[in-house]
Amino acid sequence: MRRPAKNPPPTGRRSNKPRPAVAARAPAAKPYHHGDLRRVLIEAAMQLVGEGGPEAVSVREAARRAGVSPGAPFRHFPSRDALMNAVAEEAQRRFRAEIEMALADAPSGDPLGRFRCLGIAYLRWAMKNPTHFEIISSRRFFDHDRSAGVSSDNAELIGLTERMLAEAFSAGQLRIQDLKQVQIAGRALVYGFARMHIDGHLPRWGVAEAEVEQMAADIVDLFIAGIAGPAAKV
Amino acid sequence: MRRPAKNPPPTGRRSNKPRPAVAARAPAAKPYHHGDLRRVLIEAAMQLVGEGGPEAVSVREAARRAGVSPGAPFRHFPSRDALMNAVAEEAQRRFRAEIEMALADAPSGDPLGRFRCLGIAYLRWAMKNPTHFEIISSRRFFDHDRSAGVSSDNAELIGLTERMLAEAFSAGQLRIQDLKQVQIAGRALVYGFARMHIDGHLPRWGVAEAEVEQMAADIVDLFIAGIAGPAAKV
DNA sequence: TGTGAATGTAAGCGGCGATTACACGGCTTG
DNA sequence: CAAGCCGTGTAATCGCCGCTTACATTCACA
Repeated sequence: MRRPAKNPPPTGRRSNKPRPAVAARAPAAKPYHHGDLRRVLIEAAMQLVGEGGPEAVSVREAARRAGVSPGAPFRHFPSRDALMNAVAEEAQRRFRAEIEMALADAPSGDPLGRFRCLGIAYLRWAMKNPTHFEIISSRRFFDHDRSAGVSSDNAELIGLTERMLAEAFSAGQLRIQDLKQVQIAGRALVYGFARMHIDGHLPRWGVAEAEVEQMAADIVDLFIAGIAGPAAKV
Repeated sequence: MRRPAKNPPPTGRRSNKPRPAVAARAPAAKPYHHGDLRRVLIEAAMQLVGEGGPEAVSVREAARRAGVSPGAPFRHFPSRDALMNAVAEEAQRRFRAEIEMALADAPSGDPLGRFRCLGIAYLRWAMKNPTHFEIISSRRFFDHDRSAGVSSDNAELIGLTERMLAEAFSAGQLRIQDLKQVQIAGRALVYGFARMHIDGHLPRWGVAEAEVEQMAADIVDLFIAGIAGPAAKV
């Protein structure tokens, strides 16, 4: 948790004649007001998360990177947790975009195929953005239920899997009766693999970094094969 | 992360005639030396983990509960991380004991049954000790590879699953060829479910607290059924 | 043009991990 | 049995943290 002593050069204080435009514009002088500090703080925090994980985020460091005083962020976020919340919402936005993009390409006539596609896309994003995935997954870093956006996104995703499985069952693609069990098991599978990646378990289990993506696809396929019925062509 | 201001009563300093026994024994007076501070610190930290998760552990609070000064713990642990390491090793010891006990009851003639039994025991312990499970699972709280004990325990468990699956395959209990995929998928499944529990996802996915244990068993069975071959009676 | 709201700075509180100098006392050794 | 070493405690201190308060500056609008 120790800060690495960034040693920021004390940039000159007082400005002479800042431009009245919204965004910072003066070349050498710094305007008193930042322009869009809130946005910049979130981006700085996102970057910190990417560099050292969720706990590497400190309000002071974000302020440092934004070039403002340690107290400034508290004008925009009442607490560190609130900042983390904003970061989580941004991460969730990107995650959702990835999922939607992947599903847009999947044929609607094959629900089980779409289910598989969802699993693959889920894992692909989690593999590529482990620290951001961790933020939106693990309580501790922000309170899921405190953010309406994240919560509703999540509920939507849950409902989506439910519908997919129901359709797959209707189409005779499943041989398992209890759809809820399938849903939970599938979710546990992909979440577990993503978590193993984040938590650094995969090397210990003999999965090298280069094989990770292939293995992710393989276990999703293995799971699908395990639940697929005679009508599915897996 | 804020401490809740424990307000410890300032117990009298100087002792008169402390007993020369190893453990503290004087009724009202406190000996200068603690007796077994290391042990007590680990226990205090374990308790803190149980109360508020891994990040609720602070060296100062552990010292407070042990009734010593804030600097005392550093005689036994060079850093907070070292304390967490000791806590993790204790947790790992208990985890391993649970697994071994469960496997002792499983018939050796049914490798796939033993595999299932392992999964159930794994989940049972994780459900009952979520915060301790989190410590030994998530990097961030201690470095797995820094502890020879935890590392070897883990390697042993991994080897165990490997052997079980190989035996099950030889016995014709599996219909899947790629045993490594089965191993990773199985581990991802149980780890994912345990993580969903720890991270508070289960209620959102429609699994109430009372159903958790049953659902854990159900998804293990579902997975086993998915990989079981014609020779297995699942 | 004047003024209040928004948004920045400066200073400071208490808690934290960690280090250092010093105090105590059990144990070995002569 | 006495001496003193060394393991283990305390006290004080450092710098970083989240967060609060008082004050300064600037924008936007009447």
